[in-house]
Amino acid sequence: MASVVDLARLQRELNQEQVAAAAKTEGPALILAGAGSGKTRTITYKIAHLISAKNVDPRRILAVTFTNKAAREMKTRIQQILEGRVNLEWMGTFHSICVRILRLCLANDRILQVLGWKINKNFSIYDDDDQRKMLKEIMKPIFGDDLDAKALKQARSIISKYKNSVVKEPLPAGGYRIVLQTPTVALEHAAFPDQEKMAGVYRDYQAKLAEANAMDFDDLLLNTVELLQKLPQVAAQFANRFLYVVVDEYQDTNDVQYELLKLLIDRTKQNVTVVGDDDQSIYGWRGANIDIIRNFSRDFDHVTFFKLERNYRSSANIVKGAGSVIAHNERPEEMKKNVYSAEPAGDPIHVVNVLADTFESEQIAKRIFEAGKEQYAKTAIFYRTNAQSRAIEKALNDLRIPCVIFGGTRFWDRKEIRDILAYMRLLANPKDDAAFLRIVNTPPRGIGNGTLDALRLSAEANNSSLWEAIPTEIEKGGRSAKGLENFKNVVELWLAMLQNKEALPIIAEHVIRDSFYKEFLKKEDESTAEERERNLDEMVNAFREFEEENPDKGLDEFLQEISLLTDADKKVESAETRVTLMTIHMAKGLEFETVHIAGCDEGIFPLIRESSMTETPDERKKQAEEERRLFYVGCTRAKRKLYLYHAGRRFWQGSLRRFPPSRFLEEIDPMTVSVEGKCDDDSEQSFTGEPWNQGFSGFGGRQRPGFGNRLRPQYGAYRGPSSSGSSSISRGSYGRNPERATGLHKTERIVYKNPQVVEKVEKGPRLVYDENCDNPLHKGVRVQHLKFGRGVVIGISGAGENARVEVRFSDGNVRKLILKYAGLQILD
DNA sequence: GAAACTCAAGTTTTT
DNA sequence: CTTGAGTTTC
Repeated sequence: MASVVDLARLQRELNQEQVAAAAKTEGPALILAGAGSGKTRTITYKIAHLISAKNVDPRRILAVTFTNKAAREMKTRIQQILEGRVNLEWMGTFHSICVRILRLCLANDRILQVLGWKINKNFSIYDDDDQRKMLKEIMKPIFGDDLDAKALKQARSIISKYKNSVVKEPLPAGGYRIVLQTPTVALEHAAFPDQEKMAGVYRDYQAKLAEANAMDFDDLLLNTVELLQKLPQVAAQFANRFLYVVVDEYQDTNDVQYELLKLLIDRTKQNVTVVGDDDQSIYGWRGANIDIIRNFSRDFDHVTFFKLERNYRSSANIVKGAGSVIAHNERPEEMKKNVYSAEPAGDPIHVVNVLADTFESEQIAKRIFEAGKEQYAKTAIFYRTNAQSRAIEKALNDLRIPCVIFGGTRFWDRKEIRDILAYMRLLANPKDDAAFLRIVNTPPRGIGNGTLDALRLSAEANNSSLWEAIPTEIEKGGRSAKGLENFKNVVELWLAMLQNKEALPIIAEHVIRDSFYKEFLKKEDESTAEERERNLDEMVNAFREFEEENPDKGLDEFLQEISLLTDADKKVESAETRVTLMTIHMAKGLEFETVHIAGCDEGIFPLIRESSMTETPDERKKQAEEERRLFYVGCTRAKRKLYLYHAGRRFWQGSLRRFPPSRFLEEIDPMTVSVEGKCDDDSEQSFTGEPWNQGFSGFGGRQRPGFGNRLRPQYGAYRGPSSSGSSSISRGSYGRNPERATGLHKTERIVYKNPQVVEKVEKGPRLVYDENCDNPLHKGVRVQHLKFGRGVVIGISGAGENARVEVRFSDGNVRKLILKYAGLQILD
């Protein structure tokens, strides 16, 4: 390797505290890293140091990150440091690591036998949507008419709570043991009839998942822990394999993840490094337990404690101001950090008070506009809830400021994509009832509710899945027998293709064609059909890329992998000059020159929900502290300029309401703040009397809407039709102003896009595939591939659309490509 | 019995 | 705008 990452190099490239943390390899270590203190830098160097100076096999390092994106970034950075390829196969999110462990274990018959699970390695991963539908079916008979959206939501959150936390059971011999909340445990612990009812729903839900050979997100962790607990020798094998364990964002670990770590960390070596900042723990609502990081030094022997306190990101005022807010949280003494900046004080933190939300958006847009185009890409606007983005987007549009809104519909969440994926899911796992229900009559093929009810009954009676119930239903004859028969035949055709190991993109294409899905799209809505078809093409393309990159992986693995991709994983760097809009949760880990935080109103940020009335004071306090941490996270994203907005009145949940300023604004050290504007005057006069809120009435000469003519919030008013590729350009209804819709200020609504799908294959001359012609390739021909570069053909198999070529590329890898999709160019 | 239609309701944060 | 429930039409 070109350059060894020895102590000398660490000392050259890191500060003193960072060097100490990175060079400490053996034994448990806690790196408490303040915001902007070079946390990622420290752990990437630490891992690079292990690999390069200590000769640790990278495959024996377990590195857990919070998002796939973080994992990817870390891998890239480590490769840069080491100037070479590194196979960090165990670097990923908790969820992806669990999928990996589960797949490895469930492929083993002996393990399956011991476990006695119904689930095999082809399991489907149910997302929120599938989960909701399952729960609905379960709850319908139990709740009857009481089953509404609220009850459903409540059930989901209770079940998630069961799955994300553990309970302590006292042992007869004294002490206690920690148990996962399986349905059995939940039922045992249920103290009230209501709890018993929910625990019953939980039990039925789990049974149904098992029946469908499916897991939800939480199950991925829960089942892994259960598996490892039941099979200590398997757990020991893993713990043995992982010489070093690194956990990023440790403050966001939940109980179950913590149990998992305990199983995967070798008890005698205890080579575990956790990195985090309890002041940035913002996922409590998802089960993250802040006490886990706070108790770390009690969980392991002789923990070394490192604090990274120098902030390299922001100017001093921002660091100081943010620090003064977070100081209001109660924290254990040993956790307290003195985060400081060696930079000049810089701009004060700007607190901007306005009378109403419309002015808030205008002010934000105006300030961004005045800062100039060059700053757009370095500027972000954060808000507490996604609903707030719309007004801001509109104001930006008015000033022709281009923006990117994170948090739209993910690529994989689009209806057409999910439909075809449901077909594919059914192929990978015929027990997947959720997938079955989704597509059995999409496009419509004469299988309606009556038939489905009959199918359900029959499936119930035979303890089978819906798909398996089809033959008996056909035998009964009846009106829909024909429709069912057709459906069965076509699915079996695809299943046969899968069995024959046909290429995934080819199967996907057949599914789309044979189901007449594109025709269905046209029939449904002519105007969006083309775009949605392109989305489908994009998906086929993703299948192709997956197969090329992972020639030995199957459909089930592809489906499992894409289930774990999320919004946060999409690439953030925008080559164009666009302002970034996102929730503060999404902003974690990012930084911007200028940050505007909208809605610093008491009730919105901190967010106070209606349901919080029923909570205990202790719970409320915890929530308030988490909101404060969220505020801290938001503020510390800013490098040079930070604007905080408060509006005295705003439309919120359908009506105009008054809001006092956020408590956080009052908590900021006044020495670091400059305040502008007013928010608490409701006389009409001051409404237009202040120069600062005159806003941009002169801009375009448009009348500023007053409260009187503001309508209900218009949901989806700016959600344009979906487009293909990585983004969709919003060109939704802009009211009566058609010129706006075609203006220069298109909003890019970023949707998730597999980063591997960035290039279009159509570029450049392409080896035309023709069913009627013979394959122009033969062994020894030199070819060029867009991604893999140059290579030599070493084998050809199949014909027509199934023709495949085997190519040895210059990177040494041999890949089997499908000729139809490979886009190869002949060089000779 | 199924498809096409109408109408009301829905948004905290996400692996 | 999207989704789901309910109603009408064939």
